[in-house]
Amino acid sequence: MATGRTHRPATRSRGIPEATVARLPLYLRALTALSERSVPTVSSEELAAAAGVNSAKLRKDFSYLGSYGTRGVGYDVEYLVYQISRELGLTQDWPVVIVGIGNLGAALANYGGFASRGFRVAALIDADPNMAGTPVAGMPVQHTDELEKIIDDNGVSIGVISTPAGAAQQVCDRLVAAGITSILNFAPTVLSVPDGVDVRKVDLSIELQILAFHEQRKAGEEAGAEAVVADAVAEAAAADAPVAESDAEAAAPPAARAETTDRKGPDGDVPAVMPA
Amino acid sequence: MATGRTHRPATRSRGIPEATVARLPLYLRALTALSERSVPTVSSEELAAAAGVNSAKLRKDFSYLGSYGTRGVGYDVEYLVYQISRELGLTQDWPVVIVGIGNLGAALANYGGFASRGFRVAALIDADPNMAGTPVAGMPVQHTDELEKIIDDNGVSIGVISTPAGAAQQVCDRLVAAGITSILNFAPTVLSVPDGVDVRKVDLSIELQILAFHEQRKAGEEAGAEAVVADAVAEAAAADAPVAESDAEAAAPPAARAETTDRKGPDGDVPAVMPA
DNA sequence: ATGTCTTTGTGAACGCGTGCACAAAGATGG
DNA sequence: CCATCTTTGTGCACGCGTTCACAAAGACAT
Repeated sequence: MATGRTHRPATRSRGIPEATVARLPLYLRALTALSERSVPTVSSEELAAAAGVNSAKLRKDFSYLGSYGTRGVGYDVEYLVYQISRELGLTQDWPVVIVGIGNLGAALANYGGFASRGFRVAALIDADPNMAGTPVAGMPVQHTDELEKIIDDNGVSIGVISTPAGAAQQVCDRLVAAGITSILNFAPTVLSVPDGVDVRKVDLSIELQILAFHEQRKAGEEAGAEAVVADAVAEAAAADAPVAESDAEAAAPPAARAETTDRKGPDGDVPAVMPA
Repeated sequence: MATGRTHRPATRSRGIPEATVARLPLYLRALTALSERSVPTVSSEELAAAAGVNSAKLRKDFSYLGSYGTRGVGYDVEYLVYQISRELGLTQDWPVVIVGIGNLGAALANYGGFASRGFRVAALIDADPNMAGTPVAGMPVQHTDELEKIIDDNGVSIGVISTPAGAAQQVCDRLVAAGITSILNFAPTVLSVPDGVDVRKVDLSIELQILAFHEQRKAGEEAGAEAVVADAVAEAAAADAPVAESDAEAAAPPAARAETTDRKGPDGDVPAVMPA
């Protein structure tokens, strides 16, 4: 997932909790599906199931928006679609620019989920001069030189960065200087932006790494207690019950890990040696 | 974000908070960058800045892994890279399959961030027979018929779904039946899986919708008070003034709206105080 | 050794999000 | 109109995550 940085520390956006805001698009998606099937009303239980959340949570979320339901009946689908759309600001058109038209940028340009939610791709921008003019998703790629003009002419306030990591901050700075106040960042870098600019990030490899963590844990549990770790140190240290509340092998002091580090990291990094 | 898995704090299994796990890849990324610059040690303050988090949070996160720092000095970069990699399960190779080789699937296949973290794309799978054999990212696309065999032969436990929404659940079921226990879902649908299977989802349009919400809020605030940032004012006024949120009822309310004309939480109110 | 300085590791307080459980509100039927 | 039934809206309690603040631990200089 992505976590928006650059918020005021303890300010709730107009009283709607951030966690609720993050779920509104989920509800909207489920409601749109119901709407297409011409379902007139839906109970909190049904809608919650369709959105993959708890029904109590859904009702509480909706309570922040107002009382849009009818007790004993449920929620009017069309009306709720409209209310959530309005709350999310989707009743207006949002022009966006995509900067960095590589594989991912091109995929984003072709992604149908944007247009169907009121996001209009105003321009595709890339730093490669050879790419200028090349049609991607039926739209010619424009050079970075045009960035400021494009943003100004189209009144763009949302930018998508899908450049390599090295170029992301520079692109970000130019976008912000040109008036962009919301950024969706696909580059694996932490962007620093001034106050008032929102950044949300999507890092594909981070999601996989989180899955890998749980996958490893599942494999370890299934295999039994300690075999998987293959650390003789762990078992030995487990006997003397260290004071730390963390696990046994964690008690192995940094200076003493020589035997356990014969494994090579995925990035080609050499296992660490702690200076004494 | 993932499935609402309820895991018991039971036994003495190492209880690393989910929130911490989600940040470990962030730290790892920052540490890898430091490692490439041959930086020997970092303080929690420096590393936290590089990762875009609070230093106290970082220290607490690391405390769940063990005591890997040296007081008065900081953390050994190489050693920490190894420890976090191990914790995340990245010291082993994770074969993954990508199902649905459209624009997004192809972009994922070409994404370098996977391989550099120990994720090896074992196969690209698509339901379109015409696409079978077509090379994508230097690898021939295979037909869905081969799905079970591919997963079995390669010992794949992580699957990526980048199919259209309509096919996602079906693909998911086949993946799970074939032995997949972790799924990264890019399709805009709620997947239902049995216990023991982890699902994380990435929805590109959801992120944009969340940005739109905050963007709308910023525009509204700005119109009510004087410009705080003073950048977007000209642009907002020049284009079409997206300030229109005060007269929602008159706009275009779909049919079947109730007569609940009472103003509750929604807009219309000028923000009261804004703690700096 | 002793003292000073830096930085970690963590106890504790706080705030947010979640889920339970139930009263209120409206629909429906007699 | 009254009774019953369904479903919403929400007060409340609980647990997790975040942050503060400081003692403990080690480095380093004298």
